[in-house]
Amino acid sequence: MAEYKLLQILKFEAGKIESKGTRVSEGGKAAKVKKDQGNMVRTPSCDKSGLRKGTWTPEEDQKLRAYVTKYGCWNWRQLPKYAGLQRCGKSCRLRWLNYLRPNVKRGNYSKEEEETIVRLHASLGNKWSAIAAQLPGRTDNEVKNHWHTNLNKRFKDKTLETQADGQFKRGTSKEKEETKLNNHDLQIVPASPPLILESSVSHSPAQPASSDQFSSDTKDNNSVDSNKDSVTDDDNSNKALFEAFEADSGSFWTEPFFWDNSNINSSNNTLGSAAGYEFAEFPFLGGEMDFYDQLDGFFF
DNA sequence: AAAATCGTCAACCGCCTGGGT
DNA sequence: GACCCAGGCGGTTGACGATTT
Repeated sequence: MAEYKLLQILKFEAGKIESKGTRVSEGGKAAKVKKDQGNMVRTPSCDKSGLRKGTWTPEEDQKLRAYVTKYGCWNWRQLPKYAGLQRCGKSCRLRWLNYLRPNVKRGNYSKEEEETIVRLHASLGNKWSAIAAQLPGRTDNEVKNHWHTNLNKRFKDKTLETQADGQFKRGTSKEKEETKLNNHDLQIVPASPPLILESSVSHSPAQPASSDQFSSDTKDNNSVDSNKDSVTDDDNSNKALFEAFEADSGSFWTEPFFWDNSNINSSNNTLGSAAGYEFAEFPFLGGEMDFYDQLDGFFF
């Protein structure tokens, strides 16, 4: 339905605009977040230890973004304490990786992306992180969701050997039927390499077992997007920031303090203070200081 | 108009792995 | 080798909007 697609696009664009600070939501989640701000959260709002659960508020997003931007993710479990968040570390990590970090691509999947997902899923199975690693800007969670909500259904049906682009997400029954009949663009490409599952290969979390098996020039994973050449996201505002995050030799996600001082000083001045949050002292170091100068000696 | 059902996706949970001691 | 901890991954849940009945 054209109207529905338009609505989705508008929602997505609105979200992108908001993402400069905080992307509240897309696909009808805005209302939910608004409710959250009024103390209505998804399931229990706090666990036994007083940690918040459920949907993140814009304020929490701001705090997390500002803190990680300024200090990096030196330790996810300790991070919330210093960032002033009533969240568990896992929740922070997930929120950052799936939502807040620069270069996260949201919205509709291109035909190429869907083909990649289908092809890799045929060869790798549910190795969402490995699949996501081949899709710059996409997260494993998002790929997984997209598979379950769109691609899986489309390709499950044997009458749908070939399918069209995945832009259309919802429509009337009639439109869905039309979509079925008209979809001919996507094709399942059988896996050429033999399926090698994770269970058969020991691997480091930073190096998914599958990555060196399905692609010789892929050496990265979902959490570290070091395959810079493949980054084609046209969200330039995010890209610029993302590039600041990417070091020539290191990984932001696994080596928290790789920035050179010039990058750091500028981001330190603009991002941290602009967010307007005062963080607890960084645990390794004492209070106000030329933080990053010390890091060079500390970590390298 | 209201209720029922469906589709979407952010977030949680539990398990696994690797590194350090 | 055993234990602990942190990070990572995949499965699942559940709230909400959209659509259908």
